[in-house]
Amino acid sequence: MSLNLEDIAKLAGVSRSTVSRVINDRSDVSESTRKKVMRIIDEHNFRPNLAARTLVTQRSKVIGTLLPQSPTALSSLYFPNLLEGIGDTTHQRDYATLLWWGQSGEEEQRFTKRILQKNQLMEGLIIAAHTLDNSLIQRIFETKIPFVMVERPAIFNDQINYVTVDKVAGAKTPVEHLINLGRRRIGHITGILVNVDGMDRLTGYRNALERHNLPMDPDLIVEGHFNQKFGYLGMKQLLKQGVDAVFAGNDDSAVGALQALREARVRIPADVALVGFDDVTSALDFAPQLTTIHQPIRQKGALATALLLDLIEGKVKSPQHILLPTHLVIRQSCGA
Amino acid sequence: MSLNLEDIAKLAGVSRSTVSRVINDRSDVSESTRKKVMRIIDEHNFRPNLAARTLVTQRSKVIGTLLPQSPTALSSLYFPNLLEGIGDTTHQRDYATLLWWGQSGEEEQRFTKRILQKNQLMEGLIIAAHTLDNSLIQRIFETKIPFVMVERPAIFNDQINYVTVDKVAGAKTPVEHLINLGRRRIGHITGILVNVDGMDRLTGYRNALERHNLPMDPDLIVEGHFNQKFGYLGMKQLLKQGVDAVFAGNDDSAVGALQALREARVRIPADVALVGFDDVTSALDFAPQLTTIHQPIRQKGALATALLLDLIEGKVKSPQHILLPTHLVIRQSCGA
DNA sequence: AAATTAATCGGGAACGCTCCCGAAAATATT
DNA sequence: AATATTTTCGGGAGCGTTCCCGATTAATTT
Repeated sequence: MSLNLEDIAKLAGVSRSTVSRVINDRSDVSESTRKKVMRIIDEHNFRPNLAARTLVTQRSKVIGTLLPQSPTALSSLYFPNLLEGIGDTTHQRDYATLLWWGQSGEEEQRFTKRILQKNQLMEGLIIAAHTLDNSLIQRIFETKIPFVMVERPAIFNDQINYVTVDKVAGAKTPVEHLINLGRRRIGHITGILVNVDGMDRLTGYRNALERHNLPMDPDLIVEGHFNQKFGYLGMKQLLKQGVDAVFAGNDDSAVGALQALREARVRIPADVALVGFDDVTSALDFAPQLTTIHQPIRQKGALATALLLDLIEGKVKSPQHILLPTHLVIRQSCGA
Repeated sequence: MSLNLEDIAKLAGVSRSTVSRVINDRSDVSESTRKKVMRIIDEHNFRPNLAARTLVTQRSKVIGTLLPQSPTALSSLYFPNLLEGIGDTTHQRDYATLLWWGQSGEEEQRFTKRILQKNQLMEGLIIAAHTLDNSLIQRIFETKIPFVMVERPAIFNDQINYVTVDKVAGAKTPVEHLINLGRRRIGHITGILVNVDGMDRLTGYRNALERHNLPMDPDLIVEGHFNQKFGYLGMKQLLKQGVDAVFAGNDDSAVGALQALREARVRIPADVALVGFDDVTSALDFAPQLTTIHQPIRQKGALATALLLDLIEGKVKSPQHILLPTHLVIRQSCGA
């Protein structure tokens, strides 16, 4: 039904090979025939069959992106920002992205199976699924398909490509900032603690307290889920314990906490100071503006993808580790 | 480097065809040889080359999903929910999804070109890009690739497959609800007015006022962007005009409005009642809970995808229109 | 003008699969 | 026991490209 190279060749009065050369922008074809062929191609809106091309070149120009179970994942601006970064690079380098996000309730087994089944199509993987458990990383690792993790994995640290930000330092900075402002009872609403990301932030919190010889009260640490709801609930709990400052695991948690504070008619930052993490505040720029740690999420996505494509194209070799810096953004909620 | 059918066949002592039969789960192969072949396949972790299969079958089991420019698009829970629905169906029917989200600043021309270039790979398209302009719809339409729009397009209404919800009625209901509760100066923070979706909600608002013989004060209509920021700014503006109720174009706008109301120490719902639209409140379940119009977003994604796959598989034929119902969810913010 | 080199092009082979058709083997029927 | 039928399997052809190699033509050099 649709045309192929041979058809175009016939119409243009040249050979299949010549048409192929034109399409692939080869140099060994005269300007006149190139024009002639081009005209026919445009006229018929011809597009080469990608399956055939992939079959012979072994290149698909398609990568895959793995995201965590959607409800948790996509409720924050973090992933949209990351996707933007991934898009920056794929767009620029003319790749397309197969998106995989685990179905809620789907067993991870089936999830990987689905992915692996299509693995011939994808030349590499961006893995931003922090909830993915280690055995899956292992299985993907075994397939030898190139992949880059966004955020450091819990295992294989040194054998695996990843890009991350310095979170331990990142999480220490905001807490130290609060301490320097005279706060003494600083609560922490954690992230998801089964992943490295959440743990790192907690570690940073602990380090800061320790360093300043402040007591570590376990009641001041409540477990969150990187989302508004648990930020809200966590803050309510912390209010009962009495705090004069809170470090939220991410900005979403902080926004939830903000709601709880307002509801309790607690003044921010006078009574309780608040800092977040991520700086995904584009949608949140209303008062009081959130003091937070900025991490270059979009850039993280872009660099991870660039690394992956370089790996695929053989420009660099595994393993590569990229560490991006973070910095404190002082706004109103911390009282500085 | 990697094995092919012939290799497996040799190892199993059968023919290429037989291996193919086993892989495709055909019936005309004896149980014993099936087992034998299966063992070899598992042992070597063999996966058939998808490009080759696609080349001959003309089927890729891959669809594409078009999302609007990411910053606007992905900042709301709407799209994540939609993606979940799409995932429900693709997962269940064993398809994969190529995701396209316009790069900010990318001209639409280039965007479609990128998509069309890979169109051989995709058997169909889900178009949920409300910002996409009509000429692109036209071009995609011309390629004859099956596609389903989420939300009714501005043109080609009757020739195009789409799934949508009854928004005019949907938007009338909340406003009528507010009127019935005795509110008289009802403001509206609109959605994006260049798309049908935003317009429909505005129309619903107008219809309700008209029907109840309430004056239509243009000052009570402020343009929003379906996001928190513009909800916040819009609400500030409406407060100057004096309102006793507000219908926000979507829940994100409503949350922004909530912030503005709190900041101004306006009581909700005593002084100003508030209703939203979408019911993407999973992350927003803190006080005061938002009265809103529920629309089955996830189901919308799932049905759109199911329709697309049916179209692809020839089970139904174009054009198909699916209209889903909405309903008012009464919580605290409206004062009922 | 002849010989050499460079530019341009055509056709065969291969990529790894599915599908068709016919052959062989196993089973059922007379 | 011979024939007919069914089950099971093998091999050839073809999907639409790219790549290699060799041939033809054009341009350059001697």
